[in-house]
Amino acid sequence: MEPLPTVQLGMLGGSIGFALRMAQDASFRAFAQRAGSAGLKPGRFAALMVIGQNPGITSSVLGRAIGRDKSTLTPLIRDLQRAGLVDRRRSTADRRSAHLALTPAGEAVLAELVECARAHERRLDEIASGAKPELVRLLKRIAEELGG
Amino acid sequence: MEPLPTVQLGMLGGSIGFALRMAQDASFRAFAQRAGSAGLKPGRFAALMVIGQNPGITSSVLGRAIGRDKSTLTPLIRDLQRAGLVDRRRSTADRRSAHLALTPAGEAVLAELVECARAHERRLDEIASGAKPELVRLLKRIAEELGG
DNA sequence: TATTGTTATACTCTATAACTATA
DNA sequence: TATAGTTATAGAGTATAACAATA
Repeated sequence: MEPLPTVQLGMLGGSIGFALRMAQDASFRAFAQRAGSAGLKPGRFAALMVIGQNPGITSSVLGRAIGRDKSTLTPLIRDLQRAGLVDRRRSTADRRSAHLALTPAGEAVLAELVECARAHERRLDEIASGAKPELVRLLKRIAEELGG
Repeated sequence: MEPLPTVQLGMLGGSIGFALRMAQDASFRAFAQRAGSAGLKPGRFAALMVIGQNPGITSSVLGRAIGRDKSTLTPLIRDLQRAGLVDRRRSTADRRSAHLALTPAGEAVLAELVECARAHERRLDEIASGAKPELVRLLKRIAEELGG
């Protein structure tokens, strides 16, 4: 075996931004691998979860909660609906908007994904060992302060 | 003003994975905004930095360092070269590979980006306040342990 | 006038697989 | 056989802007 070459990272080495990127990348890939066997794209998980937790939520409120533009949600929700996981019904109060909820099939898929997420999260907890609350607090603060 | 609706996040609320995603997203956008004025896509920054720090590095070693497949680097490096920022020359020792280095223009652009990155990093440091070393340590550990 | 949601469109980032040329 | 790099191709994810319906 050749030894791996040593690479200098310069200011990236001690940078929160770069470490954040590498950690998120690794975490996302690991979760995608688990979730792939549950047959749903990992990007859909957050949406499914938030709909499940907030039956009747509208698309724009969902978008704000997960930080995505409304135009991003249209095809996402269409796919979930086509897959029979999400139910949409036009609001009677405000006829521009529609209320979202999980179908029984959606609940089942969400339950599966929650299992994957729990396993993934357990792994992350192990890695963070005792520092989890601190870590989550810091990450949320970064998202809030930079997110606007 | 309407009050913002309260949205339940379920298990996402306390999840490292979700917090990581939201924080990275916010950090990336904030940096992209700064870097945009320097006229280079933010995804190029890490590559430029690592080439600058490791003159003569090859594309595959670079890929391993920043966690990207070699096929991802081909067009990236081609663009940097076309923009006159990177110099490529075929290795005489191993004629399959090529050595990369920054041109003077590349050094100049990197210097500008480093300034953006420093400003961005200062902002992140403020947010993390005293916890920066701990935060970086945890993030690196996540990347390492999950990255395999 | 402002907002909900859709559409059209385009951009960025990324990977897999098949390939060439070297080793 | 194995590795460095290229190409062709595809897919996921995202956003901006213009629009229709409704508020």
